[in-house]
Amino acid sequence: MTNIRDIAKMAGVSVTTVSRVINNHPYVSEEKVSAVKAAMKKFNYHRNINAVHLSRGKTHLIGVVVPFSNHPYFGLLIEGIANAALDHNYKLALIQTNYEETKEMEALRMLEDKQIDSLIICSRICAWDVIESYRKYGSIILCEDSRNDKISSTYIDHYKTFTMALDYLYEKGHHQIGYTIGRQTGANSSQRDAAYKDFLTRYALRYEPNYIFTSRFDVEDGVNVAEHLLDMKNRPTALLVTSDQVAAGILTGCRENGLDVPDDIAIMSFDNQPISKVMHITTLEIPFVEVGKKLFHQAVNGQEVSHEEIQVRLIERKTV
Amino acid sequence: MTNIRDIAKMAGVSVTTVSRVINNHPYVSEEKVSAVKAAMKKFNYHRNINAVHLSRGKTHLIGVVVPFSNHPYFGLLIEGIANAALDHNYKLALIQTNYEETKEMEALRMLEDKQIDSLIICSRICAWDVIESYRKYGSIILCEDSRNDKISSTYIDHYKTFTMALDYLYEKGHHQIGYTIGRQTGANSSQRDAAYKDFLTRYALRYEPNYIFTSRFDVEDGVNVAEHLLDMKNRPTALLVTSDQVAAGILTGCRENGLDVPDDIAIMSFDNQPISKVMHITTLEIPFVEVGKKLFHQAVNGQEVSHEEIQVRLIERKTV
DNA sequence: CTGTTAGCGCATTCAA
DNA sequence: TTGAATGCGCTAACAG
Repeated sequence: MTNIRDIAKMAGVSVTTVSRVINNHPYVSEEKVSAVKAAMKKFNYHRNINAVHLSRGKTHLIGVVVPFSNHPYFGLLIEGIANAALDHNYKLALIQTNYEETKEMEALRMLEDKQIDSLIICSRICAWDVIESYRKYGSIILCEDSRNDKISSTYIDHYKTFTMALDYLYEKGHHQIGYTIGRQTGANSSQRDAAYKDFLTRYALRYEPNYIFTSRFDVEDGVNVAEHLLDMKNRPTALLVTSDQVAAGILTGCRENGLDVPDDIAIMSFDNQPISKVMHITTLEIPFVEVGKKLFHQAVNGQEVSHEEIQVRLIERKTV
Repeated sequence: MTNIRDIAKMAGVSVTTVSRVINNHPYVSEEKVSAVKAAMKKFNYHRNINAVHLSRGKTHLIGVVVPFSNHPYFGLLIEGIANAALDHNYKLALIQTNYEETKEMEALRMLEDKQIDSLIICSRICAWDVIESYRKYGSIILCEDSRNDKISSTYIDHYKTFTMALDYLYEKGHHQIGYTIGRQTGANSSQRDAAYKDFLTRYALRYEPNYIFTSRFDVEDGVNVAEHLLDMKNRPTALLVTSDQVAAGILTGCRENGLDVPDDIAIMSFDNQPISKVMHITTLEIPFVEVGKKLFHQAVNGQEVSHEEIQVRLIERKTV
């Protein structure tokens, strides 16, 4: 491995000068620049990034925490961040937690160890104060509504969005509305649950515990919901579904069992993934590319705390 | 930032001793160990990983190259690798190329710069010899059949698999078989195409160019295939589809347009993702977790070249 | 069992 | 414009 010193020697200059041309500093004479460049080319020189990192105290690596990578929601988020990162010559360190808190702690520790410059947490498990205590090591960005806190975020106002969706369904004549969700803990879920309960109160509707389906992540979970629906004596007339995948499953399950959508049950979902278009599912579009881009920029800008709200757009199709 | 020297001083020992306890080396007296640990705790010491990397010349970072992250095939691959990596305390650097060769080159360069220890390329664009010329900087693992080459791989024998699938369809009475594929360049695609052509030759079947649908990645592409099918005068009776997503789209499209599956057209797909189960699509299961695990271990073991073949399993459902 | 010392490869004062 | 010298924080060979 030829290093900067070798190049300096070969080019007949000092290491400083080599460093200067590597980093495009001014005040280097033409001749030296070309001498150095020639030597670098001749020896196929490449600087050791780790040495640079150590010396500079920065890595240009951004950690991204997700529970899993194969879920469309997180896949898209990763995609968005990855695109922004690559454009700006940053690298991504993917940290998959499977929703284990220890893994998330590891990510935090990577920040502390200076292995990454900043951390984007797409789905948080750790407590607020834990995360906050790590902020001094680098910027931490969350993907949940943290307007009231000192941690930056790019978020969707799930309370507002859920309320809007519920009102929409109500106006379409639905008074028995249920919803499905993934993780039932977590900030986003709480917001949604609050919106749901407030909605019921506002219209003096009864709270039916079995109208809420938790732990629904995938198509199969959706089919399962459809099967549940069949057995219910007092079925909801509409369902708010927090993922197109699940919605696709519900739709498929309903069709197989003779439940008509939207006549027997209306479905409104989230994400606007290709599957929802193909199956004509009414959905709320989340602009993932934009989300990813904002998350990235917040991560890079570092210092100041900022909160970016993302707007969701209703896409009317045929399931409501 | 307290460093190893501070700790040594506080604990009244040498830096070496501190380094030893950090790395769990033997031959350190109980008392010194606890003295050091106390000091580390007291000052909330954390070693600077970059310094470790520089000193050791290794990063414990594995690069993973994918064209996109949100596609189930790559998502699952990432998932599998990420799980194996986290179990072994390795980190992943995700490099998303969008199928741009320059991005893949960047990944190769990261290897050269020692920013990553090894590289897993899930879908290759660069030429063989280019990749091979980077092998000296660290192990490079491919996700395609490279048995004849000096680069390690975990692969599916797509020639064999495609042949098997085609034979299966033939035995079920299908003599007009088409197929859909994603990228039409690339090693895996060539293998499949070769298998397809040999199959036709073997049974003296005519080659119909319009039985082959390229650039099909997603559900929407599948719907599009279904629409094409409608217009064909001489429709194939069966389709081999290289992704469950596309198959789901085709199935949906066919149903909407009154084409019966499997009576009018049989569908056999790849992956065995949840969507295929839900829609009862006959498919060829790829054990992604296993693939990810093998890729990871090859990446870590480094030195010697190895080739791991992955077996695919036929799952009979209702679309053939 | 323990400590001294010499790197690892580069960036960056500081002085010239 | 240039270069000598110092430091980033840690590991490991070597000596004791």
